[in-house]
Amino acid sequence: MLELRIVTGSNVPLYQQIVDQVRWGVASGAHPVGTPLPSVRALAEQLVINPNTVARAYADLVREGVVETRAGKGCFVAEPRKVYADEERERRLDAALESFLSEALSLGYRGAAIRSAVEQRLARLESQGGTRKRERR
Amino acid sequence: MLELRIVTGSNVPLYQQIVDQVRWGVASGAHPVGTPLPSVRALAEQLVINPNTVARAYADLVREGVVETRAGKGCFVAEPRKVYADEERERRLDAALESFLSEALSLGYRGAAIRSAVEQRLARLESQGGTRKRERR
Amino acid sequence: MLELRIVTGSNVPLYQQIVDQVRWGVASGAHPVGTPLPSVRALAEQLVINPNTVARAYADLVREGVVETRAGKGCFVAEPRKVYADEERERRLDAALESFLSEALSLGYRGAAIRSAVEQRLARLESQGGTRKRERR
Amino acid sequence: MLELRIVTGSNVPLYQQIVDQVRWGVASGAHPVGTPLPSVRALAEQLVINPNTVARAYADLVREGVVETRAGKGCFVAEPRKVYADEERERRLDAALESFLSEALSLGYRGAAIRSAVEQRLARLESQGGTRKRERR
DNA sequence: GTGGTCTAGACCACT
DNA sequence: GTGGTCTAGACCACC
Repeated sequence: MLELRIVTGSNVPLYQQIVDQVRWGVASGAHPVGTPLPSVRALAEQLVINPNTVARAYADLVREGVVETRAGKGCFVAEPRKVYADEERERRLDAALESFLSEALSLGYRGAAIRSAVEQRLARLESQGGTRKRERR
Repeated sequence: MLELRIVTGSNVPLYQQIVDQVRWGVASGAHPVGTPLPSVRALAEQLVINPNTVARAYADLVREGVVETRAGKGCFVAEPRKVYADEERERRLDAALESFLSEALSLGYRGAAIRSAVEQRLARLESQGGTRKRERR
Repeated sequence: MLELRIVTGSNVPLYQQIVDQVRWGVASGAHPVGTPLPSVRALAEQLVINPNTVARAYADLVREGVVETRAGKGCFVAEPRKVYADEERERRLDAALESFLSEALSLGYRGAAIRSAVEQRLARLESQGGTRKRERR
Repeated sequence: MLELRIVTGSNVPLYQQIVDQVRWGVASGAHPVGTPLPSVRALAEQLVINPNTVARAYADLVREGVVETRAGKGCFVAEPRKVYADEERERRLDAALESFLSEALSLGYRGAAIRSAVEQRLARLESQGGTRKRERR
């Protein structure tokens, strides 16, 4: 079952956290095609946030093709599909990476410390989301 | 000389893009202490944005100790110094990492790809010796 | 509730006056953690100044860790935390002291009068116990 | 003879530093009525700053009545006179003091540390400027 | 509703 | 010339 956790004090929007976690869980193979997502109201209640916020997250996931809604049934993990062109993805990743590294370097962190911080975070994400792979079409 | 580029219509604020690029240039050793930044008005004209936006970016850089302003003279790369307490540095690194990972995940990257991107960038940086050039006292 | 007053036409910037007063209220223990600040628009209207000016003051308070914003909710007095490194704290204390003394000297005050003014204020503050109420962890 | 020192990295304007030091020297009695000030060009050369800056400082001092110029001779310490009404002076001192204390408290400094910082600064100023008193009319 | 960003254009302080 | 402050009013993101 999809287990989601959110952090209210973060600078990452709540809906974004939901989107990221679902996406991660799906991409890592923990949730095969057809897995049902919790209902908007159930998840909102569980996370103690506004249902609108959950609805928006789900809408984003639908728009991206990660999940699909079946009328009167709920949301389910969808067949995978591509969104961005490869160059665009790469360019955006590079920009984000440079922004992160500039902050880290400016704070005085060096290679080893940065590597270890990234490693720890990724490890945590992976332990949450599962490990099996799922290729994109 | 400092060369800056920005992308309008991105989800990252204009002033933040300026901050990131200056920080990157300074941290990577491309701009030694004392290097003058373009004047607020000149940069605004060059980037075709409002001078206020540039001024805000510069103000942020001053606050972080990356740059210093001399009244009536202009902005210059500052002597590196430790501004934030250790806990605050960690907090900021975490926040930056979170933003980066969130963006990477949104783009569909997973653990291995992210690791390799980070690794490549760091290796490139270290081979330039950039990270050694600006030790804090 | 937070009551703020400003003086236009002073040599001290409006946003700085707001920052000072909020900081004072928080540091003196008058506003415990979690106290909501007036909304940007409400305060701007009350003080008859531009919302941008209030927003800037609030942004500064966030950066200093005095206040935190919850997206779509508002600004609240934050859990105290150590933001700056020791050297930076000293630097800032020195700068603030310099500004204060410069103003006092400009007004014609000399050593004895300045000492007594500082002493009176501190004594008043301590008798209220305000300085004890907000220990940093 | 009037000895002046300035700090270029400070947030206090250069002309203000000159004004403050002269005022302090005069108020503390180190420089009796009639003491000559260095010429604008001489002082500018000595401090390695723009003559305009010195000229502005002298103009301010003249306007305030601390010094007076005698055509073709130069600047001299003048007979003392009052500038602000007492309540106005007190109000301004109070505002400046509150601003300083709010910053200090916010940085985590407490009574003892603040007192000692103020004391050190004042002692330094007094050792520079002399100690004899001079009453205002 | 909340705060955050950006623009346009003005005025001031400093050198 | 430089940067710093303030206003007016717009648009967006979040809840």
